[in-house]
Amino acid sequence: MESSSWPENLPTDRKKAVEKLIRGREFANQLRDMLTKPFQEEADGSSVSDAGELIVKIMGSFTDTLSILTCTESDEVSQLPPNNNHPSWDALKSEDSSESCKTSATKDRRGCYKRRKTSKTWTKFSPTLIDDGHAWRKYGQKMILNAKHPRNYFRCTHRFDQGCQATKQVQITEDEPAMHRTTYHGDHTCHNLLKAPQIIFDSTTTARDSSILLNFESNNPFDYKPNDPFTPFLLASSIKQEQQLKEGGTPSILHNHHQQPSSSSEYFLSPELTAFEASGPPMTTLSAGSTDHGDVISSGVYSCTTSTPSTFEMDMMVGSVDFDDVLTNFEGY
DNA sequence: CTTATTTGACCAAT
DNA sequence: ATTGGTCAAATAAG
Repeated sequence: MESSSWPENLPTDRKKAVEKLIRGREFANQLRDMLTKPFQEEADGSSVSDAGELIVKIMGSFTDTLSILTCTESDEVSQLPPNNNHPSWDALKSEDSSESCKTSATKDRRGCYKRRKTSKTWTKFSPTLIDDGHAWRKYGQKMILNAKHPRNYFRCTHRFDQGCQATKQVQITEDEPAMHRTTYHGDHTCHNLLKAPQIIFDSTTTARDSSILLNFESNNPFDYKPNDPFTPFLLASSIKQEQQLKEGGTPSILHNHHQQPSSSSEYFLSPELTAFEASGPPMTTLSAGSTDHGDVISSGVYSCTTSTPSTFEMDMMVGSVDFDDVLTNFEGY
């Protein structure tokens, strides 16, 4: 049950989720149209309430999808990033950390702990190492049964000075191409985000030429506020790199309607969009494959970076409204 | 010096 | 008994 079941067990509920999202996309498109030509609509005075309705529908779509996905996920692993209800580690501590059996100063009390079962977990895949902007400290490495690569264990550097209990495990999968599977346990309660998260390209990967990067303004990919209807978010699904495109057949899945990086403009994900670097506000980057069903990501400006034409499978559309009320709309197959 | 990583031992769960 | 997660001494890096 450990490594194999997800990510690709996709029950019929997934269809429902996709349908919900498609509807949400339609509503989002309507809203976009409404916002891009606000003056005509405003004449008849109906646009404001219409927009409000659309927002409600869009949010409902996302909410429904989230509940479908979270209810049908494996009970052991939620693929959702941390929720808004911060667990407040003090509460968790009292519950599960009878690990503090350091009472006796007996010399060798190593490994005296209880496995924490209560913290939420989620998993990300990426073809490369991802620096998520947090300071991690490696505390273990273990060969795992039937796995070619060892599993690496990290805890937050600020476990002791701030009591931050976040941990993660990183393991290279057997897949072809090899993916880095990162499983996060628990929220960060520290406030020491070092830098904008970024991709680390390791030399062993060739994914550099055809990776998709999603850049968004937030410093922290997990700092969204799901309960605030006006906090935009983006629901990302498997954005999978499908294959290299045979030369000549540039896939115009989508077109970029905008050319220059500007923090509040309209972008469409497009494989041939040339890279623009994260100048200006700190941006978060996600690589293709690092998002998964149910991932909720804070919104902002997104870009697609490919230096080689590629085709991508995006089996779910994603959409979002950013803080400037500019619609960011991704589409895909 | 301080701080981070490596690595075998230890422990809980299975 | 086996496996996975953690600890902590030894070691490396800064």
